[in-house]
Amino acid sequence: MEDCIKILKQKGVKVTSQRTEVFRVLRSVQEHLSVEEVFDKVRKKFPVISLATVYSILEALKNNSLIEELRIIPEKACFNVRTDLHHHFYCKKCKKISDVDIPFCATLDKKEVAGNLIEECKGYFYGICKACRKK
Amino acid sequence: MEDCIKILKQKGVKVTSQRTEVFRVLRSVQEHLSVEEVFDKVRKKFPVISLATVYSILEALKNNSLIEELRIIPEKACFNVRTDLHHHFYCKKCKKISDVDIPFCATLDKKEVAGNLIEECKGYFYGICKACRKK
DNA sequence: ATCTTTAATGATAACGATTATTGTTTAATA
DNA sequence: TATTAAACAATAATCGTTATCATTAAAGAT
Repeated sequence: MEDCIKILKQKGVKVTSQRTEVFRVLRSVQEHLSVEEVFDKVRKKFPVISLATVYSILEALKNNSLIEELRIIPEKACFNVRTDLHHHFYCKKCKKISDVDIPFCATLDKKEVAGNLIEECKGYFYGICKACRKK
Repeated sequence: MEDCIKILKQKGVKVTSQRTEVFRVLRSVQEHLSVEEVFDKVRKKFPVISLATVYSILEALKNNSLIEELRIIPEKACFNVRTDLHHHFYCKKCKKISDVDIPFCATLDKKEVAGNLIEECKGYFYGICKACRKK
């Protein structure tokens, strides 16, 4: 909790109890949570928080590089606290998202491609996860 | 036009004039069109086609690997006829999508990663395109 | 410690892309 | 040409996200 506040202050993000809690939740689960899931978890401590507030907090945290937004499921945003370069895998069966570490990619490691300046990149893999394949 | 019909038949896709036209439009532009853009172009020849029909045709073509769906702009699907493995670049300024050819990627070339079976992958790059950088 | 200002919050309406529904039409085969 | 299953058009419904606006709270100045 104190950690979260310290990090928010370092980034120059205005500290509120709601923001601290959203950030704390994401840090504690270390998973990829949908907005609805974040909302539900935060409501345990803040029963009257608004969904719109959760959206705005997630936006603020993202803009300060404290969390990452995923769109591996296009119709539903997910967020996680890991912000170093990595990709994601989505299992079509169990619907779970997992991290994919990138060993080397000639395109990804570049800061530009064909003259285009790369500021951000997302790698999304889709298929059947290890656990589901065994079944 | 005849080409389009032949390809549809080869894939076992039921041929209708609307389907042929949607496919023809995508093949002729060789670009990444949103559903609305496809709709507008197809309406030149079929003024009464329904947007829902365009959606369903795009779905059918995609399921038969005749076109590819992009979600580089998460809230808006785009489609193009190129179906070989490649990635995409989105310019935050001019909003244009361009193709990115992948020279080599240790993860991409695999059929699996960490035990997960890869059936599909998408690489999305975001930044400022060559043309916009010059300005 | 209180005041002031500016931004965050909560409640809810609005939006926009997509999907579902249903009656009608059309393509494919017999 | 008749039959049948699927595609189509029109439109309502859905759902994630964004916008609006009045209220509240945080941060710095007094």
